Amino acid sequence: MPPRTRLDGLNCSLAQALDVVGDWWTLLIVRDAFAGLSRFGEFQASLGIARNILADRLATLTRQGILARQGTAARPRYVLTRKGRELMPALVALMQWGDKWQSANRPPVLLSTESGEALAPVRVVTPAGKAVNLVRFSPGPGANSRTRRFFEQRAKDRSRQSSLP
Amino acid sequence: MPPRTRLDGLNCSLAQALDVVGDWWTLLIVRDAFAGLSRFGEFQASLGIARNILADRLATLTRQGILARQGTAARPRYVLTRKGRELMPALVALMQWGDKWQSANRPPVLLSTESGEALAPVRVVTPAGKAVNLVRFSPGPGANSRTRRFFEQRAKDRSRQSSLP
DNA sequence: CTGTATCCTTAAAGATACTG
DNA sequence: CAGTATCTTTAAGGATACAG
Repeated sequence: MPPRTRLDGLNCSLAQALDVVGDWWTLLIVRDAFAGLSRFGEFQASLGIARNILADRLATLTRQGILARQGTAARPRYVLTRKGRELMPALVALMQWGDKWQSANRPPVLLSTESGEALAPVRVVTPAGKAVNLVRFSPGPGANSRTRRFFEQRAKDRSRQSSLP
Repeated sequence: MPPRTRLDGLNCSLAQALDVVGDWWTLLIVRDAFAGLSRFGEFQASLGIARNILADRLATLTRQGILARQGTAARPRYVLTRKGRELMPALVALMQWGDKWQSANRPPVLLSTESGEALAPVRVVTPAGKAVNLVRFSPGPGANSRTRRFFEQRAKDRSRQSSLP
């Protein structure tokens, strides 16, 4: 597999997020961390992942500040940092989507740890609380020329033809 | 790369979601579809992806019912279906996370298409609207024995030691 | 128990030429 | 313009033995 193309050209927060958690194992490790796993061996047993791969992912996640090593160096625990815990909405949204659209067998249920209540479907809203059903993108303050051209082109396309479904 | 281990054993909606949209390109294609791209060539130019890979991903996304082919067979448009549009919360949550924690340069801004307003941070709440900051998992009605054992073990661990951060 | 270090395999990604 | 068909590359992933 040739080195995968980096999307540095288009500054997109999604690409940057995927750069860290976009690989198949990483989000599953984070999920297990939410479930309370913290030991190397626990992740290994839970995921059936090869040891070297797991070691690599844990190191990356630690370096990225998503997990933190605690306890002795010889037998550390990996626990979620704030940055890691803030992946929760994305994780839950993905799980709910998979649950709704992909699940053949009934998967585990998500509950609030604090209250034990079920979770509502994750929604996107404006600051005022109005539901948002469709989003568009605007070039940010630091958009580079490539990004700007991209959006200008998009605007032209849109005015010429019918818009999204 | 040996066939990656399938997590069929543990029925998890996250794993099932990642099975479909968990690869690096797929979510970026979906993002572009939200941005209004629909042509093969548009995706290709936007992402710099190889043609055969793009063709493969578009076919998979279409087969999965996330994109639908419209227009002539010779020059189709790929547009998001309902299933695809419902990836929005997950996509937005990921982008917001990347924006907050990973973005060096200021990325594009997300706006409501309907009202043009900015988006609030995606939050997880209970049906009553109470904020949820930490989640735990419960075996679903269809949990298999492996899954059940997993949760029983977790419960024991939790009672023995201090819980998550 | 938590890793490293090796070796091996292969499937995934790229490049490119070609077709309808 | 929208793919398909090849060919090649290579790095990601697995297995496993070994070390602290």
